[in-house]
Amino acid sequence: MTVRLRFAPSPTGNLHLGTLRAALFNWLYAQKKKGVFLCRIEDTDLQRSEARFEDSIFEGLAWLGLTCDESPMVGGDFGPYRQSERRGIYQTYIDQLIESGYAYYCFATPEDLEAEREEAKKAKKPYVYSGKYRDYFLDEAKQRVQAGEKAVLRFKMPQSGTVTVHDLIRGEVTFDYALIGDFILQKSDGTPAFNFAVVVDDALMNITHVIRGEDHLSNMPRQLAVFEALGFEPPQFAHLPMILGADKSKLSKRHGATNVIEYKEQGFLPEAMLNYLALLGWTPFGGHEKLPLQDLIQAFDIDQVNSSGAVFDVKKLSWLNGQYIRDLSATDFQHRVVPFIATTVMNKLKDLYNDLQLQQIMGLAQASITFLTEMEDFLQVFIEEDRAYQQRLNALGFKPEEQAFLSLFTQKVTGLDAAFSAQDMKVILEEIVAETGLGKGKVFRPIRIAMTGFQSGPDLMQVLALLGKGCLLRRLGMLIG
RNA sequence: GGCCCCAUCGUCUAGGGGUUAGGACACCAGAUUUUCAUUCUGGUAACCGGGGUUCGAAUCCCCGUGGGGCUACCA
Repeated sequence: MTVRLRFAPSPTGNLHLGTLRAALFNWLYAQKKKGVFLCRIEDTDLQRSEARFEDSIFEGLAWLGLTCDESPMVGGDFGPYRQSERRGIYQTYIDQLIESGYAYYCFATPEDLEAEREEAKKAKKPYVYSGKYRDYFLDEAKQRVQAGEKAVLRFKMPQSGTVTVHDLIRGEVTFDYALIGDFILQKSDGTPAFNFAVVVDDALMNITHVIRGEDHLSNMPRQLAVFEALGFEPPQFAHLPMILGADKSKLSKRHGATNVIEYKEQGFLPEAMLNYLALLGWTPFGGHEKLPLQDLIQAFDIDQVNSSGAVFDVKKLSWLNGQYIRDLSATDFQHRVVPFIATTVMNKLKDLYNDLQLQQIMGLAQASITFLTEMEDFLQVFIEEDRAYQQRLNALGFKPEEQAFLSLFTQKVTGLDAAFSAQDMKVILEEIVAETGLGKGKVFRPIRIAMTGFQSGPDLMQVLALLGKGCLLRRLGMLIG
């Protein structure tokens, strides 16, 4: 039997890290089992759902390459894939539940319910909906609804006893029916409520495994009861631990970026994000933590997922990012990095350097940066105009007269071939060290500052060779001149 | 408040009765480098507390404590 996994976000906010992690685990399992991964948009809350959030969700999935076999975008045999477009389907099952006596109309107003809650609070008892319309005559209820009265539909839950549910990650979990109460299947505006819609959809879409956040665990008894009332076979469930902020509370904006696309903008690679997220709550056998997607699929299994919450650590993500940047092929690196380089900068580079030199510059960058966004800073030294260079030099308080060997350096540069190499530069630098008797540091550092205006940066010989004879002599002239 | 879930270095985790409690990130130190970064080597650092069970508990059980989730006409 093919497994069918679903990712069921509600478009009430941008794609969140926790939501994405749920998507990833579903996707990984589907890939591993050569099954189907589908995306269903749970937009039954008309007030909070927005099209732009749905866009955000798909934008994030696309960035990470988590492709959907079925979704509102690509369609599929089990659509529609937006709950807002499935009203007719839900109505069929609502009718069925009314006829079979599992569902009943409830005319309690929000004020009535609030009063019930207050009362329970005063009596220091746990609040459970009273079920006061539970045994109301159906004919009478239908008449009132026909007459235009507002009502919700509630599900008749068992009122006593316990239910034990099985979770792939947590094992057996037992709940007490007396504490659950009759929940809402359909709101008074006719839209289906979550615990009902999700069951109908999972059943009709032939979902075999539901992997979702731990926050859904306590909904299990309700959903299982609906599965049973409707005569559907429930799927298997796995509830993932929550992703937490540094203070161990639920991850939220005050912990930094939670919107997935922000990580793209900050220069993270999707490979690193995927790998890191997979490590949150799960460890592959063997202790290898850096696993590319294909290895992740191979190694993944639901029952190895652990059950305690995990703090999101951007430092480890960053480390992985550096690792994945280094793993890229030279051409792939260039493709990834181009969107992070302003066109003016790019044009300047192309003016100043030939293809081979550009490749060298890119190679230097790839070997050392952690985020793609570091590119702009990294490239500064190669494209700096003389005026900006001089300003920086002044700011550093550089005194050419203290560096007597600069004229020696000028002589040697003058004698260099126009197309000198980093190796050639190394030779003359070492000559200067030998001839002046100064240490390497006493020579290299001042030359770096004098020629680039920076105190640190990529390999000095490479930088000087790339800047070229003309640039060096011009700047030396400005200094000593 | 009630119900449910959870608890090993700062963080992610391995380990599921006998281990010098292992790894990764971070951190610190050293090496490499003219330098930042990268890279390499080494180091510091943990079983929440209390009771049981057992010859023996980080591991099994109970209680506590702490954290989280749910307790909506949100999902």
